[in-house]
Amino acid sequence: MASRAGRAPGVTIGDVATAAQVSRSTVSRAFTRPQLLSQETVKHVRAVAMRLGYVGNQAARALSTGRFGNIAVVVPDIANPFFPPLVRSLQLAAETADLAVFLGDSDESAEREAKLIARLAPQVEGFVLASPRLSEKLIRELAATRPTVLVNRDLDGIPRVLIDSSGGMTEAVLLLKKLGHQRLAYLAGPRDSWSDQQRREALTQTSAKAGLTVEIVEVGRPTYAAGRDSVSAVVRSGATAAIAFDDVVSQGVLAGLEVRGISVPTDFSLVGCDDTLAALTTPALTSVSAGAATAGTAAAKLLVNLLEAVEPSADCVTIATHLVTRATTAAAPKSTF
Amino acid sequence: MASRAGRAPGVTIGDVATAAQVSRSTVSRAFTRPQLLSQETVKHVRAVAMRLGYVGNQAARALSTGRFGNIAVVVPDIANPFFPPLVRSLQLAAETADLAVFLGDSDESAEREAKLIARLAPQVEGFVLASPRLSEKLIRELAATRPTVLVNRDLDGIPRVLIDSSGGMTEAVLLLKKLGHQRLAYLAGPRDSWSDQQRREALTQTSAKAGLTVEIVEVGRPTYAAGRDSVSAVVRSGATAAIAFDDVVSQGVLAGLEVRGISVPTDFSLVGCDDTLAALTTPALTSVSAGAATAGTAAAKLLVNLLEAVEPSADCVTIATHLVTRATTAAAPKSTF
DNA sequence: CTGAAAGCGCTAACAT
DNA sequence: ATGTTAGCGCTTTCAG
Repeated sequence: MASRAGRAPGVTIGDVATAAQVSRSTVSRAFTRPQLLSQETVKHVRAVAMRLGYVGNQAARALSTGRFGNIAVVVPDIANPFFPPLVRSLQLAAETADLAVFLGDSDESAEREAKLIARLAPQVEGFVLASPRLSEKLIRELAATRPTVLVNRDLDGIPRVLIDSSGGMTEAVLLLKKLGHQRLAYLAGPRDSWSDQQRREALTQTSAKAGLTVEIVEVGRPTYAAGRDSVSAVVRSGATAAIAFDDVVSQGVLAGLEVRGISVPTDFSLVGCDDTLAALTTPALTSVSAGAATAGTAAAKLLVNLLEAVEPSADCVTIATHLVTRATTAAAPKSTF
Repeated sequence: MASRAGRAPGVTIGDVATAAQVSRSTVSRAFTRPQLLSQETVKHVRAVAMRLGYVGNQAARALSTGRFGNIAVVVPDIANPFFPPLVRSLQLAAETADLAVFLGDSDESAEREAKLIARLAPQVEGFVLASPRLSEKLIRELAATRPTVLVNRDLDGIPRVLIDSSGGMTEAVLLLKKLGHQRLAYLAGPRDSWSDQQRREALTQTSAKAGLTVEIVEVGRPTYAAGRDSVSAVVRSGATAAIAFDDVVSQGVLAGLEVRGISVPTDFSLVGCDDTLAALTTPALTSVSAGAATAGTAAAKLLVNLLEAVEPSADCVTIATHLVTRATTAAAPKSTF
């Protein structure tokens, strides 16, 4: 009741109303719909509110309006360098729309993702799910309840931003072919990752068309260590060039190759994806660009539209990729090792 | 009123009460204070709630109790690789205490940091400020209002977790001396960064004691480009080894050195800080470990204590660092270039 | 052990 | 243009 412990200290709308000699509704309106009030009243109320240090109580507002002013972004692993720029630009864009953002890290687990979403759902207006590991069914259920935008997951009818790696992938394969490589390895990412499926497909199709052989090496969770440890399989395959699911794996491969005395790009060509680490590294990695930041902004815009607009806006934004050629690709060695 | 638009759909406590044939208070108690109820009732109510998919409405709870179940972590730049592991472990730990976490990215600006905090304050129970750029005054004001934990900022009386780089720094200097270097360069970070001040001090003191000269090169915002562009100054200084404010800068330096044909570690030794990229890179960087993840967990614990405990707990947690020697340090070249 | 009822701070119909 | 009033969904005293 009135005297409950733990209540955050704060000036209420009632205090302001009393001090300003107006009703509480007037104070409320002075902030939410000033058009309904006379200029004077608005100015007066606001001045008093300011003097008292009044800050609206979000919880109460939310309870009354059903709008929270919060959104949530959930990612499988914020420590994966692909996501920070995404989250960053998303939060910046959200700020413009005066939305605060919750961050959820699902630790690559569909189950934990579901829990996070359930926990967050009652206090957010919408979700951005980046590379969700959740089942299609669950995602659709969520999207039916709350405005939801997907990143790198292609579910028809649900607003989504897709980074289309096929452009960059195709360029990569073509470049490798031109350099004289004939046998490629692909260090594949997690099975339930849409990005991986897409990359796999673009890669195999282009290779087939170009008459190249491609060996698929499963690395599982895309980590540095996994990449490094996959090198033996790559070498065994007889490939002279490799494309990795992402730059982290690519770095691992670089390390594994070096240990074996195989030098890049002299003996072996290497291409990464996402361009997250690629430019920050010596030697600089050839990589397929990804524009995670662009995706973040796009996702935020999509969600804001979803929240504000009556009309559903564009429901799928595609971001193209291209190959960024740097130090790790060169002509195929004359012979295999 | 009842039929307001935009209200989020959801099962309320009333629905559960009706379905379970008990009062709303009972449902409430079944979740918040089950000791007060009979085992059976609790089980029954919970089962019904689960079946209906009931999730407590945080806003309403908050309104009633003054507790939000949310905390906020604000960082200067989530894209800086130091922070993701910190945020990640923090969010994991928060989850254990059933706290949801807001993420704020201040973009290295004290002003934006203040705005974020003001925006978030009315709906969080506490803050974790990681490497805050805010003035001491403002931080103290905040800490007086809301439980606040600092990371890498040393303000007496405010709970904080400090990563003490001096250990690793000292080791680095000593190693470089042992390798025969006599003139070091320090690529310094942002002035208002506590970490930088601390590193600067440890470095200059140890160097003085060890009889080494150290040239300080200001790089400003710690980025790859800034590091690369600082190389000319480093070379001019006549140093044969450099310690960089962090690994990102260190990578930049590596690139700049390479461009000039100076090879690491043959001609030049290089040490980074934070060990964020260092292990993921070829060549692997010697770096001062930082344990951002540990810091995140510690900060979360500190904050949870602050929220729950009556007694203030330990108010400062220090995390030690050490040098991780990898490929980029070696004996000093015979002569300067 | 359980129910009834008041009220958290705010907004939005409905008056005036 | 402003005041009155009825809740939003939940917790918690107070009765029983």
